[in-house]
Amino acid sequence: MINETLLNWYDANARPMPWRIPPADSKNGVRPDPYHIWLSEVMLQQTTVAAVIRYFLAFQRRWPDVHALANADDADVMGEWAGLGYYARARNLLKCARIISSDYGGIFPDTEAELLRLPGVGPYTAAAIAAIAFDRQATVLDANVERVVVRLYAITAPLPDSKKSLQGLAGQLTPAKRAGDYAQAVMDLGATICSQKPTCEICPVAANCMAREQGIATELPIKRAKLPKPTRYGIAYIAQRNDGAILLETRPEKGLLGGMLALPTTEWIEAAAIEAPPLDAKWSTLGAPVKHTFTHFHLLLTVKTAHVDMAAAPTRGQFEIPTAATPGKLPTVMLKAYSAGISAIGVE
DNA sequence: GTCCCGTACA
DNA sequence: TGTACGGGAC
Repeated sequence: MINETLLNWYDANARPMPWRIPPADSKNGVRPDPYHIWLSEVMLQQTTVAAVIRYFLAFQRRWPDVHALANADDADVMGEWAGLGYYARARNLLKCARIISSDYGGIFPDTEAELLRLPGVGPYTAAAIAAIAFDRQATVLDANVERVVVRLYAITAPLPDSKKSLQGLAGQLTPAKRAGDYAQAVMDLGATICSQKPTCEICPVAANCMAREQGIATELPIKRAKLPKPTRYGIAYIAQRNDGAILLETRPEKGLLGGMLALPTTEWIEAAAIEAPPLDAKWSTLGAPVKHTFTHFHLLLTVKTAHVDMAAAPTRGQFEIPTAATPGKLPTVMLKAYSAGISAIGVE
């Protein structure tokens, strides 16, 4: 059986992770802390294990259980998430922690259906928590599993059209016993051996793989062509007060970089930016704009700086004296603009 | 540069 | 059903 082979492979090759119970212990019935599994799985949405580890450890240290996280300030959570991307995840994480803390007494539900009701928990994450935290017979279908299944059965229909049939095929492979370890086994396989460039020579299930047999493993999965990215333009403003304070603002909850600490900027549009300075000042423009690429557009962000006096009254944002911690609270595009700006005007 | 990816919401 | 949402790997 393929699932048995994968479990044996996992027993010998499971990647150590801070939230993971190694197979030797898991087989003896040791379960992980559901809070750790939920936190790591939300972080792992769209993000690799290597990138997640240091964020997971920072969150675990600062907020050791779901009640602690539920009681955290929004700005602290957003600041700790800065740099990890997809910031709606952090807003939903906090919402979810508060629901678990207040409505569930801090105990995570153990069924997919109930987990699915929580903010930030979709089909993948519900199945992952049910399987990994509670050893329920739930089937995870993330991109790793999709790749493995598409190749095992040599599915040539493009994703996401074939997603429903993949769910069925993946479900047939899920064993009743050790479903949590199996979920992690197949995802580990997809992340390491059955990756974009598969190393079929060392794959434990190569003998079961139809794509391998047909010599098309590298071509799969077939995906829909995607739209080209447009370029948008904008201006970021760095106002430095005589005491060294910089004008920063918290972006609105909804939309791009929602809830994150940021420099005041214009709208980002597919035409020359329309000036929207947060206060009247003598603005100077940095030579080269900051370049950044988001999911669906490229951004050319012009940075403008100005020195202002203590009486400056901006129309939005608030002045803050930067500390060593300030850059780490900024999302990457804002960190780029901030770094470019302060190196130009000089901030101690 | 290009490719990759779960969830929310329209 | 399609689109918005970031940063890292390559």
